[in-house]
Amino acid sequence: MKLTSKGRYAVMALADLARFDNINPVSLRDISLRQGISLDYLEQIFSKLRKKEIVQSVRGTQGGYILNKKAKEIKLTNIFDAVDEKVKTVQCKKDSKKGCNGKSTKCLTHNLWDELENHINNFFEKKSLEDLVKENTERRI
Amino acid sequence: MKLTSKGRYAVMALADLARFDNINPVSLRDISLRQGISLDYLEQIFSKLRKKEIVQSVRGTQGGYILNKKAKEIKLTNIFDAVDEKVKTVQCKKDSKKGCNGKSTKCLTHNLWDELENHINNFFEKKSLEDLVKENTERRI
DNA sequence: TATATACTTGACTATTTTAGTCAGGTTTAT
DNA sequence: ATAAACCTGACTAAAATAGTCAAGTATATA
Ligand code: FES
Ligand code: FES
Repeated sequence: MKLTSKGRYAVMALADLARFDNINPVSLRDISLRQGISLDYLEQIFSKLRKKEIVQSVRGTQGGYILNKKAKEIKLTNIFDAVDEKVKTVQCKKDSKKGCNGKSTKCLTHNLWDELENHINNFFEKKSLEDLVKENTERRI
Repeated sequence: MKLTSKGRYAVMALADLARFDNINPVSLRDISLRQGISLDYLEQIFSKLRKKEIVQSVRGTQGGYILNKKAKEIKLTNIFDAVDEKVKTVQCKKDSKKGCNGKSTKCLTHNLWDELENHINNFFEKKSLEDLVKENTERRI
């Protein structure tokens, strides 16, 4: 089970964004340099974040992105959802009544994986961008 | 983040094994048929489980595998560890002082991913094969 | 108004990982 | 003897990931 770069980068970039006030836009170029993430890749990621209204774009010179909500209201769930980083533990289709490998019933472990998925998603629902920024500024003091 | 088939299959197969007493070996062929998992793939998986002493093999006709410990003592952690299904949330080398993307310090989100990794591993450390079997027999009643 | 900065989009590609397959063994109960 | 079942290593197809690349459009500012 591993976290993909896309998900990690999305959160890294937003954490970077969240450190600034929500007035002056931050350019992807700056984030790219500070966080060491490819600019082109960041653009893909922010395109998705914008469509899900997590960030707002400001075009033109001095443009960039700003958060579209308060950092407190942006949970990891929202971020991961926006960039299609999803937790997937079962093999079967979730809503179907069939099990994995085309079986007619759910397998012995199906319930376990469901529990696991919930366990992980709980974490993502609790954590907000604000938590992340706070933790970091505190550590710096 | 997704669970790989190897990990899922390992647990499925052991759950199947655990339903029987620990005296008569269960052949991989049977598990393969019951669980719909390729026999050749199962053999790879059980080779690793045997090396980590989670199962014992009985060769020859009527042979197969039996659990090497009590179901209660086999945690998901042990199983995943045996088949190299590991939780990996950070990009940087864990012990190194360098951050991800070769940076000289840990990134803004490093701590968060560490927490996440612990959160997930906690789940694996708590759950045993016994829990899994119990849950299933109970549901059948 | 010219220009540079920075967002926007879609297609393309290399790399890595996963999920197996395949071919050849060895052991042992019957 | 023979068939069932374990054992091993090498190989491979497919999928997912992690990008790159190219060709735009919008706008602040000099
Ligand atoms: S994971 Fe849902 S049936 Fe096996
Ligand atoms: S994940 Fe460890 S430094 Fe970024």
